[in-house]
Amino acid sequence: MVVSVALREPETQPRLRAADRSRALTRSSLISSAKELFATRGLHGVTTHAIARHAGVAAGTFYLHFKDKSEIFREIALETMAGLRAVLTRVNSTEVSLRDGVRPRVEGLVRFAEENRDVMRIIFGNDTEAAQIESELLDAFAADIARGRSQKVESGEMPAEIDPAVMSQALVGMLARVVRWWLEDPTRASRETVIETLTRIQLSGTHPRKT
Amino acid sequence: MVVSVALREPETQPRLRAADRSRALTRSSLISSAKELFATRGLHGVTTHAIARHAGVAAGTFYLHFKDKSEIFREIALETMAGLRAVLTRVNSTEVSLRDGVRPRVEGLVRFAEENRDVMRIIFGNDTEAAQIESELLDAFAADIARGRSQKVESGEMPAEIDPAVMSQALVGMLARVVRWWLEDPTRASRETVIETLTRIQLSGTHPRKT
Amino acid sequence: MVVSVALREPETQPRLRAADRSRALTRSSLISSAKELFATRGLHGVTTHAIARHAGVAAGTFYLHFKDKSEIFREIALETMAGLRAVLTRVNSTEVSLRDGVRPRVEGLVRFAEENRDVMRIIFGNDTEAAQIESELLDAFAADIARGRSQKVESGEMPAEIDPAVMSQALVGMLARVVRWWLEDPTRASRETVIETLTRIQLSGTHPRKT
Amino acid sequence: MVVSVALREPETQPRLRAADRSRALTRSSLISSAKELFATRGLHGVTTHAIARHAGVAAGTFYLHFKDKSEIFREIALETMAGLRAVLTRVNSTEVSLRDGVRPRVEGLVRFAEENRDVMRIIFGNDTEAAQIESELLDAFAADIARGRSQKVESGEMPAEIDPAVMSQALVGMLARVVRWWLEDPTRASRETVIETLTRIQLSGTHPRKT
DNA sequence: GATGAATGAGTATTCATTCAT
DNA sequence: AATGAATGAATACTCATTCAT
Repeated sequence: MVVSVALREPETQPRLRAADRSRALTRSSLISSAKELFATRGLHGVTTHAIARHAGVAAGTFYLHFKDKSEIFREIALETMAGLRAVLTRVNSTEVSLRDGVRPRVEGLVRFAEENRDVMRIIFGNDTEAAQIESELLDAFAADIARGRSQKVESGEMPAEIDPAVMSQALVGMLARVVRWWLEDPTRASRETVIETLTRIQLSGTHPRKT
Repeated sequence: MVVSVALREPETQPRLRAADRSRALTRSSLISSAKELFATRGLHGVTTHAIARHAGVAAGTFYLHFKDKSEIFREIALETMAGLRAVLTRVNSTEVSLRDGVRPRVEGLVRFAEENRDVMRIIFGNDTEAAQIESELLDAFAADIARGRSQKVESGEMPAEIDPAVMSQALVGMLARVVRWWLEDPTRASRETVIETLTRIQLSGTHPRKT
Repeated sequence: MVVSVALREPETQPRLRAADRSRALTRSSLISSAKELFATRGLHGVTTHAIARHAGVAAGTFYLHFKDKSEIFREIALETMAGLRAVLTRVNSTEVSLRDGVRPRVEGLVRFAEENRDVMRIIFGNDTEAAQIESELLDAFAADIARGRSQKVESGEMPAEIDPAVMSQALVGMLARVVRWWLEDPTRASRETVIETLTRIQLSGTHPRKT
Repeated sequence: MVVSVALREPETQPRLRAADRSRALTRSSLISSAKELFATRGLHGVTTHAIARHAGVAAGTFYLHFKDKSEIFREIALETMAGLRAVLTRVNSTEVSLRDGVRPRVEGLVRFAEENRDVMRIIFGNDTEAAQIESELLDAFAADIARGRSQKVESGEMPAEIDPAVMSQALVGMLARVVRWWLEDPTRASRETVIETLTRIQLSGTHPRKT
């Protein structure tokens, strides 16, 4: 996607454009190499040399594009998270009611996860150094959810006993773990089962206590 | 052979005991140091030297007690997880019905988490190298849950659309994330709120679909 | 052999004797353990802990008997070499002529090597730190040979072109290598073949040049 | 791949060449440092840091050129042995008869040893970890000799009582020890004496038994 | 005399990062 | 912009040796 952005910038000179294109190519090469490697080996398990080698460039080139090993990780993580949020937001905006919206949102998540296995493994993967970034991301995600939930609580659609902040953390944790678990071996459950189960849990607690 | 000798030569007993005591002391010193350090910095972020220094012993002493950096981590993690499982099992055995059992179980978990902050951060923390151990542990935990859920599905207490395996992963992920998030800053929510919210979500999906 | 020496010392008190016997026992235990271990793993490949463990004593005990790791090695090497020299000297003294004496000497060496495999591997084995000791030993051995050769040269039995010092080094190197090579896998040649070949080479150059 | 690129992009040639030259320089620097150090202290007695320091480069640089401490040792040993074999082979090919060939071969060996003191000490030196390499090399050398001897036995030039395998081990051991002994202190014997003595011994046993 | 816990210097090896070309 | 050789701090782990009990 970095590439396509570069193709659209009209104000740069042709000469510069060529240089830019080459630079952008190297950059995206590094990024996709990093995605692949981080996904399977984690932040710690990947060396900058390995990323460069995999991208077919020299070791030093890495540092022409990224200040740090963590910078590229951060960038990948942020970009991916943005993609995921976009998917979920799109669903959100068309949702009519919470009840009706849950399923499409879960579907969106699951489909996105399938299409972005590597990158989901990175985000939902485990890595102490990634934890900080991950936290920011998931917290933002959780905040999104929390906002929606708050409204339901206020409007009485959700019982006050359910704290939106806690609830959102719970949902994020749940989704992250299930997705990671499922991606590790997609034969563990059919996609339908995953979606159905997650949907039902999501709905849980959303109806006011009977008693 | 040391033992049988000790039984016949009473004078060596004090010596052995003293040595044993000293050894055990050093060992537990190392373990608590490790717990503390792992909790805040993760497996990777802690050196064996740091653990030894923190425990007030020489660097080499660490290896007199643990084969590996991962061995001490593993030991701590397994021990803690055993403690947690004990808490949850105790609750399980006294539970009358699933419905009634959920709350005490959540309470047990939350209380345990409060009392074992460091160690919960380790287990529920993120670390690639820890992932394997964590997985074993959480999978075992998830399997426990799954077993219980299966029965409910069979007995019709839970709708078949909910897959026990998926469900258990979801619960574990949910609990782990909420607990970790809450322990990071316990003012984020009152304990009561955490328990109440987690209880309600846990109950979710457990009643057969109305339609 | 250390043990048998201890059993014969009459001047020590009975009380002391018991202590001595125990001490000597521990000591010889350490020595035979060391022989075995050094033979297969070399000086470097063996730790003092390993020797102690193999001997069934505590690590510290080693240092009650030997100042150093190299001391035990040295002692073993010297003792063994003394044994070997004794064998060869015995043969020497009964030899009538050089010609007749070569074969029995070679036989003695080969038989001794067979009966002391471990210890021969140590002496003729490779180890930089052992080299010094080995050199002393082999040089002494070579000197022995050289002395004999010198007489032959003087008496005209051996041509002057053959330098006794060079010759003795050559013989030692030859014997050491063949013995080591053969002990590694005794099926490589029959004992008879080894003896026969070494005997013939030893004889070589001993008769005055024909031309 | 560097090569083919270089053929098409002339401007990169100087750059590559400069880098290559620098790399090669560092490498040979490391190798000669290692030769010197190994010769006096043996494989075990030398640290990679020491090699690097002696070569005037940083510790890590060593690993840019060699996978292992043993790799550089192996390389040095193999290279040297190849050199030695070349010398001896050259002599071999021009030899007319065994008798006439022995002296030049010994001369070649001795001259080579003088010119490659350090490296000969390494090969013929003692080191457990080097033993494997040494064995391969010396065994190959011994095999060479054995092959030649076998022919003599078949053709009746050498008595059947002399086993070619034993004989070759004997020769290698003899040569190795004498050379090492002599190099340690070249005043111990004149070069002529060494050559003459070794030659005569080599010839020994080669004439059929008189009786 | 024996024990064995503790010491701590020593060492191989890795890897993020820099910089001359 | 790219290269890739070089850097050197960091770190896990070993082992000969000591010493209080």
